[in-house]
Amino acid sequence: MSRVTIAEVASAAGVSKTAVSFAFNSPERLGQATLERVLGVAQDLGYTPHPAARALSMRRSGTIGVLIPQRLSTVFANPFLGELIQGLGELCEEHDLTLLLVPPLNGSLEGAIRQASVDGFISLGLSPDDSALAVLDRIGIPTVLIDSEGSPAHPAVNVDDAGGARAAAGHLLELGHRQLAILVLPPARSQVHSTPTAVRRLAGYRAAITEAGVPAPHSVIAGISVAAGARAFDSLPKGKHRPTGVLAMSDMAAIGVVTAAQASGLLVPDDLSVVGFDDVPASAWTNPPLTTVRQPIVEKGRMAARLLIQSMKGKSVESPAPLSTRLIVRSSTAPVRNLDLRINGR
Amino acid sequence: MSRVTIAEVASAAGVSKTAVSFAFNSPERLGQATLERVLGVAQDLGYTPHPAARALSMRRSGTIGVLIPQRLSTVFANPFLGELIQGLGELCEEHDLTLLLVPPLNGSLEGAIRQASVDGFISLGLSPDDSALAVLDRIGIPTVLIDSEGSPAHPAVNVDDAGGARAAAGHLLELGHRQLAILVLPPARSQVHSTPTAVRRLAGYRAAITEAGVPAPHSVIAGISVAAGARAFDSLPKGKHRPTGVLAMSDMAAIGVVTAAQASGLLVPDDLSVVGFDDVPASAWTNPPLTTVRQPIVEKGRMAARLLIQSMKGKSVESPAPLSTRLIVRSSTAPVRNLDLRINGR
DNA sequence: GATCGCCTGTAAACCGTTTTAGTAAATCGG
DNA sequence: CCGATTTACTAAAACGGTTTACAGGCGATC
Repeated sequence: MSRVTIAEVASAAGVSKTAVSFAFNSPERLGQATLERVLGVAQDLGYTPHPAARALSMRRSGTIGVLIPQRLSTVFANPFLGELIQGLGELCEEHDLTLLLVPPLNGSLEGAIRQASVDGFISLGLSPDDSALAVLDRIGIPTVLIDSEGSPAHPAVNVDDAGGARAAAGHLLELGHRQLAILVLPPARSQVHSTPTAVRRLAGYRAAITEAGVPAPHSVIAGISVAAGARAFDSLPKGKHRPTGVLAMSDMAAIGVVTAAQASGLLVPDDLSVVGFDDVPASAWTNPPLTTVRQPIVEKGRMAARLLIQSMKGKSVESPAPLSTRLIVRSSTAPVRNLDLRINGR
Repeated sequence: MSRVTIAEVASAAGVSKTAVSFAFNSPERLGQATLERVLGVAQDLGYTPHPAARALSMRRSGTIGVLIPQRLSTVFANPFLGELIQGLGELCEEHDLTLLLVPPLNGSLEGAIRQASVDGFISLGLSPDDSALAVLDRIGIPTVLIDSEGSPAHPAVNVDDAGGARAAAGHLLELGHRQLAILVLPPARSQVHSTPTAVRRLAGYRAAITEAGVPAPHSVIAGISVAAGARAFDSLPKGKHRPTGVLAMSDMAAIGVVTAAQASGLLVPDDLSVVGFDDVPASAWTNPPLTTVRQPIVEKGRMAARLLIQSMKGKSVESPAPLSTRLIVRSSTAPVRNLDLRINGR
């Protein structure tokens, strides 16, 4: 019933535990004959080293943790995380690492961190003042941040959120839109602070809009799911103050407003222009294909994993320059149509 | 530099290691005064129990492993896994478990299994004769299979693949299609065997087609990515023997076919009908929205996790009845148009 | 022929927890 | 006031590996 231990193999083969350990980890330290005998006995008994024991003894577990600030049951509704993991996965494969997903355990990310037996952490979208970061510091475990403010202690991988947002807003403004709405990302964990990403994107949108001398946009918080985007559309002003363009901070939310708008009888992009953020693959197949800001998600994952692995080897690493973003114009945006709306602008 | 151990806390607080352990795990066994003192000292020192040591001692790690037969860098290209994890995640949250992703380590799933410190495994799409299953048996770790043949040893969660496939093929046949193509799922790991899922779906397609007395379909292997689907379309016969209907075993492959067909000047569904499998959320937003077979992916994950957790508690569990599948007719399928093709049928 | 070094193999310490078995003091019933 | 519980705490033994330090045998070297 219980699993086979190294001691049982040792006694069955008539050698010491050390010999068995050597057989697997330093075969060259054993004679040909004993090596084969030990390996044979181990095989017959179905011996497998206990991973926790091994991790304790070797001070390394062979896994890296991904700190997720949201619940597992919702976070994968956005393809973002899946794509990021593709990037992380590439490096993990190279280095024989597995990936542990660490979401909050009954609301507490700190508790989850303690429980996780990992050699390093990659954290997603944490505010710089999140208490989880303090815990990571205490433990002194290598950590790389994604979509956060970097600090001397922890390198951070970021993209040019503000620039991308500015380009998105600029695009709508060029098309003549004057009444805009912004779909803001919800705060990640604490109710009080938005994620650094949301802050930067919002700043980009706002900067472009105020520079153009256009009235302040209507903004509404929307989760990263399609359903949340649809709800956000429903809560937008109707009639005279109806926005003609919406800037969403995620593609999923953008798709939600597109479908909700279509369901309410509006045409996209004729009656309403929508631009997303991220450029997840699905954005290219939607109806209409989505205009959005591309960020290199997979590359972001690769880079974070690369830095973390460096850091786990003891080397000190710096935050790299933000990766660049780019506006991808597809078919969910068009020149503003309704003339009487346009004359309200300047 | 190094992390704080229980012994350091004990000596700093002037008590035994046992007392410190009690302070955290059985506070009622300590006097009020010492409890507070120990907790205070631990807090000051920033003590956190070593997860591997804890796992070794308690014989439980608080994580469950997801055995993935493909590389991490590609498997998330299909939303299937993300959705499944949503279901698993719900149960994990309830039971304070984290999720370890276990892909093959340099080609070997067996090696990855050994390295993983988990309390149970959920395995995806393994053939009944995969050697990884043998390893799981040796270790004697609770395991639940998804999309595999169940065995007395391991319960399996499945859906009615054959029925769904039959419905999909029947739908195309009813629409008058007589020249069909099938996009087969690639084998998961070994080059020789297909996954049980692929086998069952293929059987369903074939049964419906031969019962209708229609010529055998052209079949081509296509990965689960959009790009693979597009390549598959390109390899289909052109001209006179061009299929008018395609049965894909995944939505991503179906989307690939649709986009490739559109790029080559064909109209979907007018010139080509396409039906997918899975009904991932994105299928509803594509252009055109995809006709597909819905399987309850999230529920599949929930059920598998529920069974595994039962099994980890020592209860014995049975394979549940296959979950039902349902054809969702959207707009990627239409009656066959080209008359001169139809007269070749009977 | 003694010395050196290499080749095999082992005993014991160590990794950092939890848990079992037990002890001394305090409390209790009678 | 005495034996039986209860309370508060501890020493030591797991848990299952790896690693360090060392020992015996044997051929080569001088």
